[in-house]
Parts: sequence; C-alpha cells; structure tokens
Amino acid sequence: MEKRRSDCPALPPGWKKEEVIRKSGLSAGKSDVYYYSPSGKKFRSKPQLVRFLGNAVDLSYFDFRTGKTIAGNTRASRDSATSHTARRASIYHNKPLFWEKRLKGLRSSDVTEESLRAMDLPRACIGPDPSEDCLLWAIASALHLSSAPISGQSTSAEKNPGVWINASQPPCRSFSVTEQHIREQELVVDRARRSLEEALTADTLARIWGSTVFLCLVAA
DNA sequence: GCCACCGGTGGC
DNA sequence: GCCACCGGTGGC
Repeated sequence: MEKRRSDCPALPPGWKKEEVIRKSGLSAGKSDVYYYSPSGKKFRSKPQLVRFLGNAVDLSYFDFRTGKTIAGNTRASRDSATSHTARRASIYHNKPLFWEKRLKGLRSSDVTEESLRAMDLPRACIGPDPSEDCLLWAIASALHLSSAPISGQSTSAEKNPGVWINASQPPCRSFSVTEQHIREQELVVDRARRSLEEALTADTLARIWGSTVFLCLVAA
C-alpha cells in the first residue's frame, strides 16, 4: 500500500500531497490523490482546494493529480531559467498581492539621490489601497506574471470590488494605451538611458583619473 | 461521529 | 471510454 506524503512545490510551504492506490473492488489499482494543508486538513478535489485557498493561490494551471503547475502557461515560467527562479516566480505568481506589498514604498532615484517623479498612472483606483505606489507595483507585477494585455478592471469591479475584482489586472478603472502614450514613454526611456550613460562615463573617467594620480605619486 | 475507502456519474 | 469529483458506508 503506497501511502507516502510528499511536499508539493506548486503549493505554499507545508502542504503535502498523498497518492493512495485502491486495493480492492472494481477500481482496484487506480489511485486517489489527496492534499493536506499545513494544519492537517484533507482535500479530495481541486474545487475543494480552490474554495479553501481563495485568492491566496492561483490554481488555474495547477494539475491536481500530478501536483504540478502546467508548464509554459505563465510569462514567469517561460522566463525563468533555473528551478530556483522558477520557484520564486511561482510564489510571486501565487501571491501577487504580497509582492505588491513587498515592493510598496520602494522608489527609484537618480545620481543626485533625488527621488524621481512617479509615473503618470491611470486615475480612479479600485480596491482597499487607492495609493499610486500600490497601483504602480500592481501594474509591474501584472506585466511580469501574465502575457495577457493589461487593461484594468471591468466596470463590475467598480460597482462591487469585493466580488468582481480581477486579481490578474491592476486595481484601476479600465484604460487603453495609445500610440501617443507609447511615443511619450519611449522619450522618457531614452532620456533615462542618456542620463545613465553620462553617469557611467563620468564614473569611469573619475576612476582612470584617480588611478593615474596614484601611479604618478608612486612613481615620484 | 469520523473517516478511509470504493462506487457512481456527469462532463468531456 | 475515461476520470475528476463527490456521495455513501463499513469499520472503528
């Protein structure tokens, strides 16, 4: 009788998978798969898991029988070269809201250590945290985790976010990206690249200059 | 009353 | 025809 519980990397830490072979009856030889939560609760089907885990874990691509996430269906899994990265991406895929929380408060800055201006974001945030920071990181994680277009929430979510909010879309009113937006953003990226290039050049020159002075002093 | 285990069936 | 899902029940 095969009755070994094993870890299940596709689920949060502490979850175990068990496969039980039927010993008798018409279905002898077939097997049943069960999952156990960290607290020991037993689950007999995927719908049951989904009901329990709710929005905490995205089980759309989770195969109940094998215990694995079906490969190639998320941008995260396609982009991840190593198993470590894949696991980390998988955790974030399962918990986009936690990721947004972790990144919240971080901000880019330039060489003068002055905080850069935040991006222009879609108006009318939907959900519990209407801040621009939260929305920015929600958009960033949506871009990373999905190959689908990022378009914001449906009008239903606006009426009742508690029921209709779509976790794979950022929490803002539906928006569209125009050619004008793309051109403006290209200019921003171009300016940022040139600033970086100048900063690196200045740094390299300073290092060469410093080394030269040092060598001259040693020689003298 | 609980639960491990197998049967039944609806959806594909 | 297969199988995921869940109902039912026998054994404790």
